[in-house]
Amino acid sequence: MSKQALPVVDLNAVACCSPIAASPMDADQATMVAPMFKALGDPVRLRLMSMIASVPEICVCDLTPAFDLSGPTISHHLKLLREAGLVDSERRGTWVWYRVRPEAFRQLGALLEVSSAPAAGGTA
Amino acid sequence: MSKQALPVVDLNAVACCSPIAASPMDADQATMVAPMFKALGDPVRLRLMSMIASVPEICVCDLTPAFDLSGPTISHHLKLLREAGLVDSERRGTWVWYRVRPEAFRQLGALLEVSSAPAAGGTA
DNA sequence: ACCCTGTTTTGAAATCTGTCAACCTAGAGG
DNA sequence: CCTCTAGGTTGACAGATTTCAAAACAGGGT
Repeated sequence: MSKQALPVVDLNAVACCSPIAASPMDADQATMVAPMFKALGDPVRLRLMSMIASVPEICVCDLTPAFDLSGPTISHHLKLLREAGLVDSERRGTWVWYRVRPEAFRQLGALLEVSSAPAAGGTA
Repeated sequence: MSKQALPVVDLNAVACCSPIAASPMDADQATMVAPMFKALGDPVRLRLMSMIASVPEICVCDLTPAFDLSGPTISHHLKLLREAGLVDSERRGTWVWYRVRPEAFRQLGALLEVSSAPAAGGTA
C-alpha cells in the first residue's frame, strides 16, 4: 500500500463555513482548524503552497530548486502541508506531483470572510 | 513611549491583495505574510481572535475566563496577536479592550481567495 | 498614602520546530 | 541483478514556543 499518510486534518470534521468573525469559535473547532493556519505560518511553506496553488499541479523537482534548502527539508515542509490537508501528492513514475486541495482552500477562505452575512440557513 | 509595541507586521508593506493562488509568492512577501498565519496557527489564539472578531470590542477580563490558562499566558497570546497586526488594544481605566484590525483581516481573506484559477496552461 | 484588582513583563522549564547529513525506498533502464 | 535518479525517513541539534509563578505596573477607591 503505497498510500500516502492520510491528512491529520479531517476536512469533513472541520466546521465548514462559519467565519471566525461570525461567532466565538469553540475549543474543539479551534483545535481542528488551527493546524491549517499553522501550516501556512512558515514562509517556506507559504511559498510552497503558493507555487502549488498557482498551477494545476507541480513536480517536487520544480519546487526544490526554488529554495536554498536541502531536499529533505522541502520534503518535510511538503509533508506538513499534506498533513494539514492543504495539498495532495501523487507519484507518477519517477516524479511526485503535488496539487492543492480546493476544499481545504475554500474552507480557509470562508473562515476569514468578513461576516456581514448572518449565518441564517447555513446549517446544513 | 508607554505606547503598546507597534505591530511587527507592517500592514502597509504586506502585499495587499493578490491571492496566493494567483501566482507564486516571492520570498519577501512570504516572510511578511507568514507571521499573520502563524499567529492564527494556535488553537488558543485562533479562539481569542474569533472572540475578538465577533464583537466590536472586548475586555481582557472577558477573554481570560474562557480558557483554562493563566492570565499571563492569555496576555502573551494577545501580545502575539497584536504583534501580528491582527488586533489592537486600548486601556480604558482599569480594563484593557481589544478589537480586530479590519484591514489585516481583509488582507488575510484576500490572500486565500480562490482566484478563478487560470487552470491548465494558464498565463498568469 | 495605602491597598486592591486587572493586565503585562520577567525568568525558567518542558516541549516543539526547522534544518541538515546520512540512509532508505521507488521506479526506470541497462 | 545492478545502478542511477527523485523523494522520503531518521537522528541529531540549535533555536523557538507554550506555559506558569513571581514580580512589576496602572488605575480606582478608601
